[in-house]
Amino acid sequence: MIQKPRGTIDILPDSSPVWRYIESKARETAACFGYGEIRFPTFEATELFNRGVGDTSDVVQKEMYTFLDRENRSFTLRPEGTACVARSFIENNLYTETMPQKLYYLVNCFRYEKPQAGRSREFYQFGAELFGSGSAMADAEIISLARMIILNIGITDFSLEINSIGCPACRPAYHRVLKEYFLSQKENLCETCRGRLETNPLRILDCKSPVCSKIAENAPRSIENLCGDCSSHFAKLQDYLNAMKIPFLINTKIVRGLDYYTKTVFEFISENIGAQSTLCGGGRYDGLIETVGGPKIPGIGFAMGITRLILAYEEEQKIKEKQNEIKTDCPELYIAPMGNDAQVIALDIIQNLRYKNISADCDIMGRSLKAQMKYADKIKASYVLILGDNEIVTGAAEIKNMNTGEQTKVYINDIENLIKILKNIESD
RNA sequence: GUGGGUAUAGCUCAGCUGGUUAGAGCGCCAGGUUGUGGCCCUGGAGGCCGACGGUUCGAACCCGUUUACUCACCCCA
Repeated sequence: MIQKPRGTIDILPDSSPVWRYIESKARETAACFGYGEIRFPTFEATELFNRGVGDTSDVVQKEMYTFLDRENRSFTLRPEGTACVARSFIENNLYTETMPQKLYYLVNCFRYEKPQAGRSREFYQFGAELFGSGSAMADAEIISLARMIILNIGITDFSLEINSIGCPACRPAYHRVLKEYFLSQKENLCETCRGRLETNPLRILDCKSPVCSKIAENAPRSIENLCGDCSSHFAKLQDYLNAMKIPFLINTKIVRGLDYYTKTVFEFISENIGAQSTLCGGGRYDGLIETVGGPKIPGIGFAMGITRLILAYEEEQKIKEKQNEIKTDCPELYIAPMGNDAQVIALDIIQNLRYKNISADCDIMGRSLKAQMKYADKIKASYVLILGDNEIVTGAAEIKNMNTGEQTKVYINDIENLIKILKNIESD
């Protein structure tokens, strides 16, 4: 048997309604905030991610699906969306349009990782990007959008953590201070962290090993080593969030793994979805557009993992013992024909209903009436119309309401009346 | 890339210290008389016990290897 690749999923009709639900809530909310949808290629030049996401990031170093095409050009399946949007933003000259530019996307992404709860090799994310404003108001808006999406979905058990990791002006100095501190404790650090001393000391702050995290507790904090600009930006953001009554915590350990982040970084976290607890991650990237070959334009955005949102949503429904109100696709009418003549008439009726965009179905298995009733019940048809020889002779048939069990007579030629019954409209 | 757990019917799982025709519940299909679903009853289909190799008279069960799934680390959404 040929199996699907590791870390990918099939979404079957049973579960696709919850996907559509989550996706449509995200789309609606983004539209409400004035964001327009952008779509872009599934693969891009590898160079885009090397420069945009950053050579030193784990994503680029060991997680990309990179391949050569027939002309030996190197392409990569997108591991994230922001670099792609940045490329499209530049290539389509969106920077010549009025600012800000507000975009959202809903795409699948690919990273070569070992799958676990809340993480797969092909995953789906919803993201939003706001270009053109360096103001902390933009930060507040994008955070507010992310939060509103999560709330609109119906997830309430989550928290927002924010941090500032500085800008090219103040980060080098902070890195030096940080490195000095960790150097003094070098012998106690774990093996990987000793390596990080040289490559990226920021990462040590995020280390989960008990020893390292204890050492990290007393490490100099980025927010205490910000330049004047970054510092006031961070203060303003907090003012705006407070004004919007958006609760948050400052977590000085948030270090995003994508190299393009500057100043504000944030995460929305859920405790209900396993170890991969980040529902949404994002931050400001004032240098990104320039890095990938565009003009100097600031930006901020976030991405949220669809499967993690689904996990959090379903977990919360379970905890609160709520019946979720997501509609499944079931037919309004099922016709149970008996005999050849009835089948022909049944086909005609469902065809007419379908022309009017009313979901209708009939037996194509040649089953007995009883089996057809069972089937109609299983697919949750709202009504069943029974058609046999008697009905063809008299032109009148019984239509059964499957919820109440009630049966009424209808004329099989009177489609309009049939529709009225299906739609629960009083007929005169 | 590193570590832990698990692999028996479509699904959830039994299978006693290795002993011959491998089980249950759910699901699926068909019936319970003459044209009516949900409950109940009866019957049926469906498994080389993840794969390969070894020990043994004999392996779903013991040993080795491998693959997949899963959880965690790393990292991230």
